[in-house]
Amino acid sequence: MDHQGLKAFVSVAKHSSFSDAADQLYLTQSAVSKRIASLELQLGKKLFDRLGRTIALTEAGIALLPRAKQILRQFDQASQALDDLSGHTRGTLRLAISHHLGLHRLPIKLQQFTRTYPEVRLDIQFMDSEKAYENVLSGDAEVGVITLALESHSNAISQRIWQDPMMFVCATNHALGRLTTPTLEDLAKYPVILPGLNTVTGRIIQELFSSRGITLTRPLLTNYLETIATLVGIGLGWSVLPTTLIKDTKTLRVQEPSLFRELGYIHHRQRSLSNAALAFIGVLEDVAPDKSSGFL
Amino acid sequence: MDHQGLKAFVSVAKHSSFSDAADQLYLTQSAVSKRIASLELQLGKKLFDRLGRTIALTEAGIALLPRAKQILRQFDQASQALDDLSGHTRGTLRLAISHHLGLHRLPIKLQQFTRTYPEVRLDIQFMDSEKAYENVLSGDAEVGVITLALESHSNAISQRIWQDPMMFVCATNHALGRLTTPTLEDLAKYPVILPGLNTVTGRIIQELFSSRGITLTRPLLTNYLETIATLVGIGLGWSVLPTTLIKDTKTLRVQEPSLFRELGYIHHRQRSLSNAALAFIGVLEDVAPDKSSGFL
DNA sequence: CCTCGGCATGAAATAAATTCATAATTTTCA
DNA sequence: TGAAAATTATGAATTTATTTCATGCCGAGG
Repeated sequence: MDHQGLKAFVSVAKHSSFSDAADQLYLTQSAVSKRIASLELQLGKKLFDRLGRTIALTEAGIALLPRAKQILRQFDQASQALDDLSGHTRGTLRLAISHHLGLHRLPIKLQQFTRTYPEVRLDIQFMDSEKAYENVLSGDAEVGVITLALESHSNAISQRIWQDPMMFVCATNHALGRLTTPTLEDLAKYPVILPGLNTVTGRIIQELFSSRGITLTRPLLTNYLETIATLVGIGLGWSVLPTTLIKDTKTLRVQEPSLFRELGYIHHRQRSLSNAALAFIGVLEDVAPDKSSGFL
Repeated sequence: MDHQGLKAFVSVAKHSSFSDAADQLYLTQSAVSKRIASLELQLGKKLFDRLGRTIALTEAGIALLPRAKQILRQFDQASQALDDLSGHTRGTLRLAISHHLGLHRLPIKLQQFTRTYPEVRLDIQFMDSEKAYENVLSGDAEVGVITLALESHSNAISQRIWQDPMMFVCATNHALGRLTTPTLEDLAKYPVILPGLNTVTGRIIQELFSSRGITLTRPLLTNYLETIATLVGIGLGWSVLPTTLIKDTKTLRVQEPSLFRELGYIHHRQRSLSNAALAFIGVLEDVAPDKSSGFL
């Protein structure tokens, strides 16, 4: 039972397939097959039942899987710890990034980061902010770059980086465009396209209306702001969009305190940040990371 | 960084000597030296300071040592855990049990099983035999206890445990009761209540009649034998019932080779059985499970 | 200063892992 | 039902990694 054997085992279990695991590990199917066979021989137990075209973990496999994962994690942690020891910034940094930020605010930061810290391997997963939040709390990602929640979980530290002002928009030829200063009541008469209530952005907008006692009739809900921008552009309704997304649409001069949402990063409160994570945060904040600050 | 590398590292650290570590590991000093060198190369850090005649852990070595020990411990624990699997019978056993068997043959066996193997959590689903058969084939259940099909699917291993003789029965005051030895033709003249053709029991009975070229006119079909027993009891028709279900009804002395069905268990041919499943089968067969028999 | 104990290193030998080709088997689809 | 596709297993050849052997290097101690 060695490192490689366990890696093969976990990968096969994850994909339920020797061949797919082989692809992931950049090995041939044959090699994976033999790694598993050798592991099974050493342990004296079958780890997978080969059921024709599919495979399933045996009882022994089920027992081994969590342990194998833990061992592999500890290998990573050990080598990460040694990297961090040197003050050098290297290793792998796992980021959970919201689709919107990945598209609009992060490219420049990521470019800057990889230029400054070429030795850090970035492992970026794009997902919506809510999922990213969970990933950071569960430790699947070290840092999340997301739309910040209105109130944050006690185990997460969140830090604002950008303020994202949002404007009321409609299609250039939309009836609302003829009003000089439309009111919320005016808006409520027309079809609206909004982010779902499971998103922070959606909640901000809907709270504005409900605080005035205005009900939006059957808003069309879509989670991706980019989609909303497109739908608004073709006249399906009005919406509220971050200014970065406004183009080919008309901005409405609504007499309201300006709406905005906060974008930034989060990380786990108890988990110590790797040097790579500290450096990344430094880049986000456009400040050189303070290497003496510890966190080790 | 692999298993062997860490073993060498820990051993060298323990002995403060490459040569002594080599002796302990049954390797040459040269091999140990290279294992450490390779580890140091991978980690990008020296782990030992070579101070003339002695060596000392570097800062990196100090950081790695407890982690390395822990990883090695976990390797041991994992393989220990798998070894334990073969001795202990625990975990969860998923059973698919036919309603009829769950009611009539299994309670005593289940009681016996839980007494003998209190550490096994039973997850029992009651369903009809046909569904149970599917569940076992799909892997939803590990073992099924059912009325055995007349011919079994090639992916299922079935084993008879009980033979369930069946008798022709009618209500105590039924007209058929006045015949001393009624024939099948006699029976066919009266209303009949039978299990559906989608059940094994139903097929056994209906095949007997059709093999003699006798048609049963519009049998009342019900899937649950218990229901049939009740309906027969109140005189709605005659039927064929397992002897275990006969009470408050009259048994007919039909001159036919005795009808019976086979009850037993099935499991998937390719799927390896857990210890719990092996133990359960042992209880069914009233034999101590043979722990040395393998199936691993 | 010479020798001994201990680690490093290059070359050769050995062992291990990987690939390639192909078998065996199952599933899918026409 | 039968051919095609997909999937794991396996034997042989190849490549890669590890170990040994022989020897070098270096500091400690007589």
